[in-house]
Amino acid sequence: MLSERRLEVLRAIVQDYVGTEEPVGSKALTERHSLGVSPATVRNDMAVLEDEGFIAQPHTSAGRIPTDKGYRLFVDKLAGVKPLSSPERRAIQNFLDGAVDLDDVVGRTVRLLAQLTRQVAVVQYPSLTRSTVRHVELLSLAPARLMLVLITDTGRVEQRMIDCPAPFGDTSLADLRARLNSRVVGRRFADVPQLVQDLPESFETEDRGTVSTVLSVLLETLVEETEERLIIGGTSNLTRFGHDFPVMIRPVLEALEEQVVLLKLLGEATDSGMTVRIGHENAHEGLNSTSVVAVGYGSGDEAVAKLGVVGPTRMDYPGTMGAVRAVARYVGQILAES
Amino acid sequence: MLSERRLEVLRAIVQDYVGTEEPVGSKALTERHSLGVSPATVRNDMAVLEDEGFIAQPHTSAGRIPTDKGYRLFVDKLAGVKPLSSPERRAIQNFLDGAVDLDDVVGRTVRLLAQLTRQVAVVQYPSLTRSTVRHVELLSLAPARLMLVLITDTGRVEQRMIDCPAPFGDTSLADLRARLNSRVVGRRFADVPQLVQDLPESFETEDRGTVSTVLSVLLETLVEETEERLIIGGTSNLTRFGHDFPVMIRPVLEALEEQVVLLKLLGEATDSGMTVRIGHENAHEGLNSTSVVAVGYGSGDEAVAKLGVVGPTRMDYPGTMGAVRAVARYVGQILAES
DNA sequence: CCTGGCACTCTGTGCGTTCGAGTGCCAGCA
DNA sequence: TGCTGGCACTCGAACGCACAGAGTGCCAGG
Repeated sequence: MLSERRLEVLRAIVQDYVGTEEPVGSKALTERHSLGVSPATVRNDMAVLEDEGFIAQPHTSAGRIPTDKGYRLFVDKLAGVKPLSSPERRAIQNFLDGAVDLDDVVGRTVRLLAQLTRQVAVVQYPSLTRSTVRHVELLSLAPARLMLVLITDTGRVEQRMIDCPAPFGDTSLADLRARLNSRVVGRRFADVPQLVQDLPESFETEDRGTVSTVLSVLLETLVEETEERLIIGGTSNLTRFGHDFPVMIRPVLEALEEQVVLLKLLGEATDSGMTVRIGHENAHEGLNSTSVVAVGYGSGDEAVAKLGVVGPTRMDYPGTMGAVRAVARYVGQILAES
Repeated sequence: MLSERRLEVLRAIVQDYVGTEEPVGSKALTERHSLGVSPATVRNDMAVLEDEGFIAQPHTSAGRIPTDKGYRLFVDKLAGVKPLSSPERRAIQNFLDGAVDLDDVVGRTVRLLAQLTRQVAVVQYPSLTRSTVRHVELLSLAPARLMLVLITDTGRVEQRMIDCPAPFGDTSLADLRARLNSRVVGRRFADVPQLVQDLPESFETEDRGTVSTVLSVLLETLVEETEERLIIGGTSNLTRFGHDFPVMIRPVLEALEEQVVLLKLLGEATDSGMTVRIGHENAHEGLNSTSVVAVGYGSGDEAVAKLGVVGPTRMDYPGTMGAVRAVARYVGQILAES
């Protein structure tokens, strides 16, 4: 196990490197932090830290920079989550309070998060499978054409067109609408399939085809949309990556364009609590020099989706984690109110 | 006016520069194009073209590169629109045909366009004000809470929550729904305000407040959403910008994040036909080194929205214009079918 | 176990040289 | 008048080289 002072040295290295973006040497360290020891001692400590793989030097005769493993130790043991200042908290609240609908909430959130952390923000739309049904609506657009509208407790709305096998009367429609709603309103989307399973049987033979069609579209929608939507923002912050940003930015931009990659990224985050993935801990190769800070958010106790930021491994972890957590909480509140 | 040969020289310069990304000299020009004259003659022509402001040299003793004005002349007089190859056409059709709803169509379009042109693609959602109403739905979520759902002929759906001043009976609701639809279905959104103006008067006093509220939310939605939505893709293609991409990418990414800027950009495009804005012709400063190729698309003859690409001024104009035009046509077809 | 001292190793930078692509200009020719 | 070959000139990119400075590892001494 590393001694107290060596951990302190690692912390100092991380802090300085994050601040200056330059390899940090033993002399500079003792000058900027009151460690109470001489540069020579720090050098010895550094040699140990390097042997253990927490820091590395880009070239001989250069200072040290933290490795992924070093950042990991820093995040796990050395750094807390920095709470936001109260002006920042107020700014968040003001910024989010004006939202008029779910799209707006999500849009504002992603902009806010990007601005607050000066990094790329990713926000997932509230998941369908974890939400509950607020209302199911069926509209008749033409004799044999229906529109299905699904409304969730988080305000999300999905719609689908349905071509019916046979014309469907207005009374049958009202009937189906009423029965559907009485069964599923207030229930979780995940439970819907079983809840509606036997519905067709209770209808007249001539209508059963249409009812089945409607139900299959409904179930399809649930499955399709489990493949969640998400939105990203603040990509211009990628230019803040550091001097080697021209090399780094390409794969990162490509990764960000693949929704699948991002969803997996957020999905890997544990359900509760904040997850930090550092550098090579990210499965996707293009993100090997980035860190991802993600957390779940939701209207109640349970997370309905996740949000987070993507930035260089050399990032201000305490500050970023603080901002991400705070934003997630406020968004949860907003969703609970609506 | 420039002689035929000088125009030919300009065309050759543009083509070579777009291909090689390097300033092109007189010798290389005569070797790669059969102009039938010697380098010395070409040099004289170049001097003239430079005097006229069509080309410039980055440094003395370097080759020439086209200026914005040079590209403008090239696009207006020298270049046609290059039709796509038939495999490309088939690819477009295959790619777009699988779309299930409007979101999907737009999403696929933006990916397709980015891939085809290898540039940043921008696609605007079909405008509300230019669309017609397919259906208006009112749902009662709670005694004094309604949801308004607007459906357009292009398949776009908008919804809004409404808090009523007083409880609103089911019969009143059905009544309002019916009257609303009978007045506005099939009409253009732009005409809706006048069409519903006198609706509250025909209701019982106790319901008038709610009816007015509903109408004001409806009108509000129309206004708000006139500020159109759009989606972008292919930002990783920005890394293809050229050797000075690290400098250029920042302002471009920032501009792309501002929906307002993009909307203005597309808005400037003339209603019919393709618009090309080159370099400094773009009002927004961050886009001074990019060109924008945009065109309207729609389900019928009339454009309901625009789409286009943003790329370096040094782009393959004929090819890009061909791809943009082709994609717009196919999207129009898809929308007309749905 | 810490410290000061010392030799060593690199990288980054500035400077001068060379090389070559490209130009402008001019005299000659059709 | 317009095109061509020739020629001197310019200037940026590439290369080599020396040097300063930051940082290291190691060692002997407290």
